[in-house]
Amino acid sequence: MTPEQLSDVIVAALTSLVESGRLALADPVPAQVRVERPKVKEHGDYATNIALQVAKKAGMNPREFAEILAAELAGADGISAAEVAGPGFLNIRVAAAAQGEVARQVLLAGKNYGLGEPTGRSVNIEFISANPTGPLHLGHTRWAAVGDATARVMAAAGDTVTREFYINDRGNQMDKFGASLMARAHGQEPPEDGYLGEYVAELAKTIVNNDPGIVSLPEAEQLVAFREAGYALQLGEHKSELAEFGTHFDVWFSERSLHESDAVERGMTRLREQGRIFEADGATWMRTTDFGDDKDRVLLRSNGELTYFASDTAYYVDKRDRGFDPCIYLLGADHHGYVGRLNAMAACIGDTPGEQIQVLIGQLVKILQDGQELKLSKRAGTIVSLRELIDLIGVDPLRYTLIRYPADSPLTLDIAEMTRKSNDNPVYYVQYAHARLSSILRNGADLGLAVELETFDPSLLTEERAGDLLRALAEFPRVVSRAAELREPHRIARYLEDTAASFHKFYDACRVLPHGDEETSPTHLARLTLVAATRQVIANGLDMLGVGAPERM
RNA sequence: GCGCCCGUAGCUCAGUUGGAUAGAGCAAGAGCCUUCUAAUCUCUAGGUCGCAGGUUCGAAUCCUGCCGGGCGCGCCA
Repeated sequence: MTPEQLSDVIVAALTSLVESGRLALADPVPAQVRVERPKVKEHGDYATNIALQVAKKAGMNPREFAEILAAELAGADGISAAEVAGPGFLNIRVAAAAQGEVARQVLLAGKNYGLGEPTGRSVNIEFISANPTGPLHLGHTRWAAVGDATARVMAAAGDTVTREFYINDRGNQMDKFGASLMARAHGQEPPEDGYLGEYVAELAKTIVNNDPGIVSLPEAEQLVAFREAGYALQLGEHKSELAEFGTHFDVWFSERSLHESDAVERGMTRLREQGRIFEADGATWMRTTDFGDDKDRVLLRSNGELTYFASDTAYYVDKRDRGFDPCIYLLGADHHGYVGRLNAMAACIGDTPGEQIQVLIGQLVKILQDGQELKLSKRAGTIVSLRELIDLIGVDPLRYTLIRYPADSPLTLDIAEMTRKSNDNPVYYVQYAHARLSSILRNGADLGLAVELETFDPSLLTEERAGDLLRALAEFPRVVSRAAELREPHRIARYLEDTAASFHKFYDACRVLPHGDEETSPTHLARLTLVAATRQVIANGLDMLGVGAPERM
């Protein structure tokens, strides 16, 4: 019995009580009842606070209300006990046979266990979105992991998800990048406000090797040639590093392409139709203050150049025209000043902030080395790059570490800690559980034992540790839907750690396979079924995080 | 100055959209392998949930104020 099914049982009991006049409610019987897992074992397998929530409105004492409901539930299918506790909690125990059915449900659904029904929504999620003027660094790495996992979790929950990388390939940062490359190619220092990192010199060398004639081009032409060659190389790096990191993008969207198409004009037209554009001081503005922004924003500067914000607007309109709803943005805390104007911009287009546009802010990552914080600066060249992090820590531990914390909490990572004691990473705890489960199933197969749902007897899973594990498996669907709804993939990671713990404890307490010349009993087979179900759930969860589920460790 | 985020064990952090006695890992100490993977498991120790009020059956969680930390406030991108 899953919490959802238990909720249905409680609703049915309530309905029956109301219809027979034994109980009166102020409101109609709710469609579902909140069912939680109590922290304390004595409080039963599940608990509901429904009596506390509705008794008062019905003019009853919560405990009295709960008593009546408890009596009704006690006779229900699959429930072995229901008792009132505290101010009016109802603590429920589920019969072993009903509890064990969860294993069957998991195995029948297989890879689909925990997944939601299709929502029909077409979600766009944009994350990372870097200039192609340097390596991806630690901050980008966090969004790569979190954004990718968020997309996976939402897809699991039933959305159709498109992941986009917005390439900031327009504007004067690109020109500074080109100038810096050209200077290095000629053995000179980059301009004062240029890019100083060592990678610039290396890129310059590669560019000259690929095309030795480049250095003798006329200056203006040469600048462009270096800029474009650097762009291509850097973007290629981003793509291959992210692929290596298991982060797939469906669309690599170039800012330039907005200007090469009619997208900017389309955006402007849309704003004009909505009456949100005005001219002042020789520039063209969007009246974002109509929707709570601090100040109005320039779209077309007095010198005739479009702003970055004009691109953003065009990009948003383009996404909406491609049918996405919602469009999710995952931005770093250093861009949180952007939230107000993005929301206001969407409102200027005629959308509702928080609905069609959803801007999520993630806090920055600090990184410590020898107890000192590494200050990140792309221009100064003091960066910790995605490539270095992958080499140092490995894809699975790195992804997992970044995903297991909520994105809106600041995170401090100690490089020494992560490399020296990489075995302490909880990812291994979860992966080890998967490997152990796989091992049991392999050994079972060697003994000629296979999971057979036809003969599976769930009532044999009577041990406390087996019940705990089954209840953990039953939680998975609602953990997934909650994680997707809140865009919090870390919930999946935490869930997997809890479930792995339940399994390790079960393993410690209950022998699964017969040993020696022991006869194979139905209990062995029931436990083997539980093992197969657990392996399936952990594999499904790890897949949602983009982390591997090893068969052996 | 204005705005957003954060403050939970020595450290890094969870805390199920207000629930019962606030949890885990690491670090410290102790114990269990001739049996399915000891990267596991068991036990001990560790707290004015930044501070002060408020809301109610009930607050780490919601509201107000204060303290402390991070970040942002360009016709830059």
